[in-house]
This record gives sequence, structure tokens and C-alpha cells, in this order.
Amino acid sequence: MALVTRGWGGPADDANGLERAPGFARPEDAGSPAGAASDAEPGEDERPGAQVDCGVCGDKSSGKHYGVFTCEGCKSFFKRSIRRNLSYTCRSNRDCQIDQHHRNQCQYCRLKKCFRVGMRKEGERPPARVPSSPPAPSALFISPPASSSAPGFWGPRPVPADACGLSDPAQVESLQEKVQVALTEYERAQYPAQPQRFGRLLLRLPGLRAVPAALISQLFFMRLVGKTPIETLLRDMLLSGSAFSWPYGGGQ
Amino acid sequence: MALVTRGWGGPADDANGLERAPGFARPEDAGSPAGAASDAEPGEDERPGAQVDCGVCGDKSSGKHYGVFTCEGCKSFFKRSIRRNLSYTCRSNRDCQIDQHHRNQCQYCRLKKCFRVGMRKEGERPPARVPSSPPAPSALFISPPASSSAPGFWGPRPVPADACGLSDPAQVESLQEKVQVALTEYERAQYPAQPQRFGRLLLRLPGLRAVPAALISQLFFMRLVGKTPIETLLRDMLLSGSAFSWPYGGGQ
DNA sequence: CGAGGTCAGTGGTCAA
DNA sequence: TTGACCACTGACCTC
Ligand SMILES: [Zn+2]
Ligand SMILES: [Zn+2]
Ligand SMILES: [Zn+2]
Ligand SMILES: [Zn+2]
Repeated sequence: MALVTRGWGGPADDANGLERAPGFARPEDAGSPAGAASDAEPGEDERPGAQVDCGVCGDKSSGKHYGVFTCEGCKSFFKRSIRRNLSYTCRSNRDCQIDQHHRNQCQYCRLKKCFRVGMRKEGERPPARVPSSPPAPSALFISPPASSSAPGFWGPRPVPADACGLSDPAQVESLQEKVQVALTEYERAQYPAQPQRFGRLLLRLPGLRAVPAALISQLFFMRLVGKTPIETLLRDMLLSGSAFSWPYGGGQ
Repeated sequence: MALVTRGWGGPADDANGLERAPGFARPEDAGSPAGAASDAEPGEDERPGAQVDCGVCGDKSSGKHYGVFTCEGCKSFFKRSIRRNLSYTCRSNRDCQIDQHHRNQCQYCRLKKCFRVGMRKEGERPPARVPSSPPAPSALFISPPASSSAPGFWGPRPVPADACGLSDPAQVESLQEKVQVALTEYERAQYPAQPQRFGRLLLRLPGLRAVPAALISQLFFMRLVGKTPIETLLRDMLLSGSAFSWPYGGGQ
């Protein structure tokens, strides 16, 4: 089984995967020419009366889940991965076959396939009643509610003195606020009974600022992203949007 | 997600109950600032033409249901609860935030809010347009959204060094958090389009702490409360609850 | 308009 | 950790 770590952005790798159906493309189709994983037959989308197969593993689907027809297993797997922000690692070459009998062999490739066929956490078009609704609306930028481990957070007003190469205060401030808002939403969603959490967390920042960034980085990010400089990671995340791919997290 | 039990005939366990708002809402267990997103009152303003929000969770309402403007979700939830006589139990302190994104976190508090804003089966209080309920909601601590200038707010962790006569850190912290939560709700209600406001405000605190309390007091509170020491004012406010009367309520 | 019903989709559960 | 199972939710529909 694949190694597991917390915090992720998407499965990743070359696949830069996640590039959802660009503009207009049947979400189902995605499943086929995945180069590596080819199983679910694209063609047979919906025959009246015929059950649609799981877009991820080809098993019998139990309906549409997270935007795609999938089986109960893939639905639960995706749910758990999203919910707990799990991150997996492939022991092969990230091109493991994902079908009904092998879907549990590699979590990394299974999750990757989930994204590839278009599964998304929720934000978009959840039920979409009556209308056959195929107009695949923007698939770009899922605008994820922030990764739970919430990296990229810094200081209040002034640009941190030890920040490297930052120059545009307004831009920096804007980014900081985006992250703060994301954290607000996350906390409210995860701890609705503790409305004071966000305030408490925020007021820890000034104190944390007194700790050298290098030390913070080592204490908090080392286990998560290995020796990759957090600055590099953040830059990549911000620039690549949802297509971002995490470097390998060292074993947990 | 609150525990559920069938049939709530037995008034036995406190756990359930949720005494309906008989006649005119009883203050409900005071304490709880409960209300989340703009805790709307039954009276509620309703401008013709303007969309009214759900009185329970703040989501868009789809019309009046069971006597109150509510969304489809709260309407169905209330219907199911009443019809099947469901009884829920809160896992926290019965003061969970109920808004569009948290309404499913605690059924107990959701139903409680339904009753509080005036939802009822049907045979009761018809269109009774009479705002018979405005009688000062709850006597104790209206827990109003805090005056915008938000006095009484201080520092993060440690009791301010220049605070006079404070001795119980836990108590102080508890009060600070109450004020912070109040400010959160106020900001959310007043500036729904600026979710970052609270964070920005909170992060000003560390900087403000560097300014001598006496100066702060003079700059911010002088015009508001004259020469009355702010400490005295706060003490009186906290001790007298809603019965408190401002020195001379300086102009706006 | 609003009460009432419907059911695809979601979330939680818990043996295996 | 997986996934079969089932209660709950809420957008939509009918009356
Ligand atoms: Zn599957
Ligand atoms: Zn693999
Ligand atoms: Zn509602
Ligand atoms: Zn509750």
C-alpha cells in the first residue's frame, strides 16, 4: 500500500492531472485515454436502462458521486481522501492500472484517476436536477478551501523582514488575506462549535513571527514536504493553481 | 451531527425538549449568543421586491414556510422534524452557529433556531402580522453585536502588563474570546462582502499593544465616554448586563 | 404562494 | 482502510 501523509493538493505528478475537462468535453470521456490507466469504456455512456459503470475502476456504479458516475468504493475512497486531506505515494511509476480488481493496489494512482475523470469535492454543480445538464461549466480553478495544514500564512501588516525577494506590499497583503479568509472558512466548517478558534489562531501569529523563519520551516514543513524550500512550494502552488503537484512528502 | 432518537413525547431527558416558543417566544436559555448569521428576529423587516433571506440559516429563502421566510433546506428539515417527531441532541453546548454552511452540523441547534425564529406547524399564529414579539429579546445580555468601536478587547495570550488589577488569566481570556466572537459576528453581519475584515482588525492588536493604554484610552474613548475611565465603564457594563446605561452616549 | 412528496446525491457507520 | 448500507439533505415537482 502506498505511503500516506497529510496535506495535499491533488495527486499530481506529470499528469498535472487534474486538468479537468477543458472547456467543453464530456466529463465521462476523460476516463479513457489516460495513457496509463485505460479501462472504463468511454463509448458506452448511457444506454437507457443500462447501468453506467464507475468512471474510475469500471465496477458497477451506484450513481453519480462528486460529479462522476462511480462505484461505492471509489466514492468512499475519494470522500476520505478529500476530507482528511490525505496524500499518497505511488511505489511504481504513477501509471498503475486502476480497475475493479486492482483499485486498492495503489492509492496514489486511484486518487489521480478520480481527479482525471472529473471528481471534485463539491463546490460545483452538486445535484443539477432535471436538466440532463451536460454544459460542463468552468472546470478551472476549483478554488479549494485551503489545505488543512495551511502553509503560506504569514505576518500581519509589514512584509516580513526575512522574507526573500518580496517587493509588492499590496500584492503580499492581498495574498495573506486570501489565506486568512480560507482559514476562516475552514475553521468555521470544521469547528462550528468553537467560533473563537480563528481569533485565537490569528493572535498566535505575532508571537510566531519572533521565531526565525528557517526554524519554523524546519519544524513544520520538513515532515510535510521534505527539504523542498517552502518558498518554492508556495510559489509553485500559487502559480499553477489547481494543477499544482506536491513533491513527495517524506514518509510520514 | 447530533444524535437522533425517535419520538420526543417524553419530556424526560433534558437533552431534547426544545420547548416550542409558546405564545411568545420565551427567551430561550438566555446565555447563548447563539444566533449566527444575523440572528433574525421574527418581526423581521421585509421590503417588497427585496429577496428575504432564510430566517434560520441566512441562505436565500424560497418563500414563507411554516410562518417564516426560510430556504428549502430549513423548510424540509423542519417538516421532517415535526412530522416524525424527531428529537435531537447537541454534542456541544447548544449554541452552535447555524448558517448556510453549518446548518447540518447540529440538528438540535438547527431545530431550536427554527422554533426561535417562529416556525410552527401551521395551525398556530396565522399571518399574525403583529410584531407582538419585539419585547426586548431576552433580558440578560442581549449580546449585541458589540459597539463598532469595540472597547474591551485586548491582547492575545498574556494578561496585559499594564492592566490594572487583573489576576485570573483564564477568566480574562474567556472574556476576550467572547468579545472576539461578538466582533466576528458583527463584522460578518455588517460587512458580508469583506470576509477579511475580522482578520485584519485582529492583527492590528499586537501593534496597538505597543501604544500605552492611557494614550489609547484618550484617543479612542474620550469622545465616546468623556473622562470616565474605560475600566470603570467596562466593569459596569459587564456587571449590569443590559441594564447598563451609557454615561451620556456621546454622539454617533 | 405554500404545503407536501420525491429522490439523486451526500454523509456517517461499522463489519470485514 | 475498504465499501455495502442506510439515514439525511434539499432542489424540484405536484397539488
Ligand atoms: Zn470504482
Ligand atoms: Zn501507482
Ligand atoms: Zn435555511
Ligand atoms: Zn448544537
